[in-house]
Amino acid sequence: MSTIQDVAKAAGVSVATVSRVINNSRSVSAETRELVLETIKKLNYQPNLLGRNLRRAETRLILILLPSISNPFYAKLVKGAEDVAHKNGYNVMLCNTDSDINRERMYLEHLKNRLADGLIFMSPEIDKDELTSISKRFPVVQCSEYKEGADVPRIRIDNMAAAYKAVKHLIGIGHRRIGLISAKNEYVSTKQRELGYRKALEDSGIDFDSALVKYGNYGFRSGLRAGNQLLSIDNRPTAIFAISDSMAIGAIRAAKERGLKVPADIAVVGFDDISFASMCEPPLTTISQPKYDLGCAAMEMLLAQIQGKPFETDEIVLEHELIIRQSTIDC
Amino acid sequence: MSTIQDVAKAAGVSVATVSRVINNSRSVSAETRELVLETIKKLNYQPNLLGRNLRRAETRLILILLPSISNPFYAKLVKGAEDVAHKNGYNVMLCNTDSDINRERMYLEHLKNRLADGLIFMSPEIDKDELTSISKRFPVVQCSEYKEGADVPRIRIDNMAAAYKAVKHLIGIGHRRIGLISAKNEYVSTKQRELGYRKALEDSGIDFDSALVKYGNYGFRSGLRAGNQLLSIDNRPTAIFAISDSMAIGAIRAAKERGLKVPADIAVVGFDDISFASMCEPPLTTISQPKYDLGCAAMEMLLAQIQGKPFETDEIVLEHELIIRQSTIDC
DNA sequence: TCATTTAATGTAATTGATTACATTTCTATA
DNA sequence: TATAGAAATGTAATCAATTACATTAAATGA
Repeated sequence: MSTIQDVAKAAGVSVATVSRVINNSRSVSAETRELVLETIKKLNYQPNLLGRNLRRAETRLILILLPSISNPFYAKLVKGAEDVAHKNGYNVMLCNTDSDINRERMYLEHLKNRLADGLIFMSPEIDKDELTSISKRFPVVQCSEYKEGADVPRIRIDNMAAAYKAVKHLIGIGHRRIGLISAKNEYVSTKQRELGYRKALEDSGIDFDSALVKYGNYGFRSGLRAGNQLLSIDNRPTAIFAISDSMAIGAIRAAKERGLKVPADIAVVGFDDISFASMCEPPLTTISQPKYDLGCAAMEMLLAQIQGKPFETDEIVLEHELIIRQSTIDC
Repeated sequence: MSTIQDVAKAAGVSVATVSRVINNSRSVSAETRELVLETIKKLNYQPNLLGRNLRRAETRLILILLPSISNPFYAKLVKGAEDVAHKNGYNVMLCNTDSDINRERMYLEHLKNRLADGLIFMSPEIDKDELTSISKRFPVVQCSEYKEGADVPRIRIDNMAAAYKAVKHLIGIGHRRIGLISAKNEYVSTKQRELGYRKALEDSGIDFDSALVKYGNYGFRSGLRAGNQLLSIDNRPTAIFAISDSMAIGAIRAAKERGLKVPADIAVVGFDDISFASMCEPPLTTISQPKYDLGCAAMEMLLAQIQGKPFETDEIVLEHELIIRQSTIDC
């Protein structure tokens, strides 16, 4: 494997000149440049960026920590972040944490060890204090999911308002008994969505009934199970709001298996607008997050941090949207 | 940001000693080790791995190039590869190429620039010669999808045999007019699956009919479209084999929209066994690839290359499995 | 007790680049 | 033609670690 020294020797110039050619800095004569470029090609020389990065103290690499790549929700977030990064000459790599705090810490080491310039958390597992302390020393942002109380910039939607809007939609079309499929976890989004559900009921004078709340783990199967639970109680709900699309689709399946018609017998609303939401049967009414824009904004905020620009705000809230499809209104 | 020099000075020892403590090499007295560790903690010191990696000429990082993280097929492949890597003290990062040859090249630069020790292609875009030339100089393997003629180790299933088995299954339950939903691309898997389809027909004395072959792009919508095309021809097929589950699910939707019953009126077989295959209605008969094992095998082969072990074979073929569900046989 | 081995630590070279500073060569102007 | 200024190039320090080799101190054995 040839080094810059080899190239310099072979071309009969100094390493500084070779470096200048590689980096296109001025003050290299056309002939010399030509000669060096030829030598580089001849020797099949590839600069070792460990050397450059060490010297320059930057890597132009950004890490994105994902709880799981199989969750379709993240694809567009990542795309937005990548597009902004590339436009600014940065590369992006994805780290699959599996929601495992140890794997998360492993990847954080790359940041701490100066192997990456910044990091975006899609769903942090470490606690708010650890998060804050990392953020003090390295450029990081939280995107979409976040830890409450952590002093770390974040981009998010208003989950409470979104859930409120979803449930109000159900109330608006005449439903009074509305089931909730939530999740038992510590995510802020979960709590906020539950709050939005309760507030919508309250504002419409509907009493909260804990029998109408079931829990899943965001996946299809857990939604199927929760849906079955909700549909088997006396005085069953006429509508269900699930905090994830996959669980909503599971609930629809539960309804169909019991011979119930969606939306005639039971209306269903999901959350996230994953691509399958428009493909399932019936297509799912859901809350759409501006996924691409969330990703863009997160990367912009991170790059600003890296480039030392003072940022005015450490929280950006983007708009969500209620997408009404046939799972709530038959047309 | 403190360096090893700072720690050495603060602890009153040499940098060599600090390095020895960090790397747990022998010959450091218990007291000195204690003192150094305390100093490290006090200064909040984090080693800069750029220095270490430069000196050691290794990064312990493996790159996996994916055409798209939204494709559910890759999740388990990645998991297998990651598990093997971690067991061997390597980290894994994912690179989203979006099937864009330029983005693929961008990430390949990381390998060439010594920022990673090895790389796994899940679906290479660059041509066989470029691939071969990279493989001569750096550790790489191809997993699942691959380029024919490239001299690069690969792990795969026998796509032709798998397609053959799928179509033979349809023939076995009485079908003679069997549609194919394929894709117009250069992937070996595509060609092999088409070959398997043709061979199954031939072996059963069924003539190939090009009117029964339609094309999509692996996605749900394209399957819906192709399904509609197949179902609208005179003398429509009574069964469809699609080379991806998402297209098969689209075809099922097309059938349902026309009031056809699956499998009574039309049987459908997919390929890949994505998680949604068992959730859709009816659950999909499909070919299951040993995704986790493919990922494991790929990483093992790559690590062997990195560690300079001579490998006996540059092709490993793992077993597939036909999973029969209600989209072909009602039970 | 003295020589020899072993353990603990230090000094300085090394890794592969970039870059501040120095030097040489060329142009253009007085 | 002499000279200032610019352009082209080179020398060597630097980045933050690891590690070969050297040195010192302690332990062991005769």
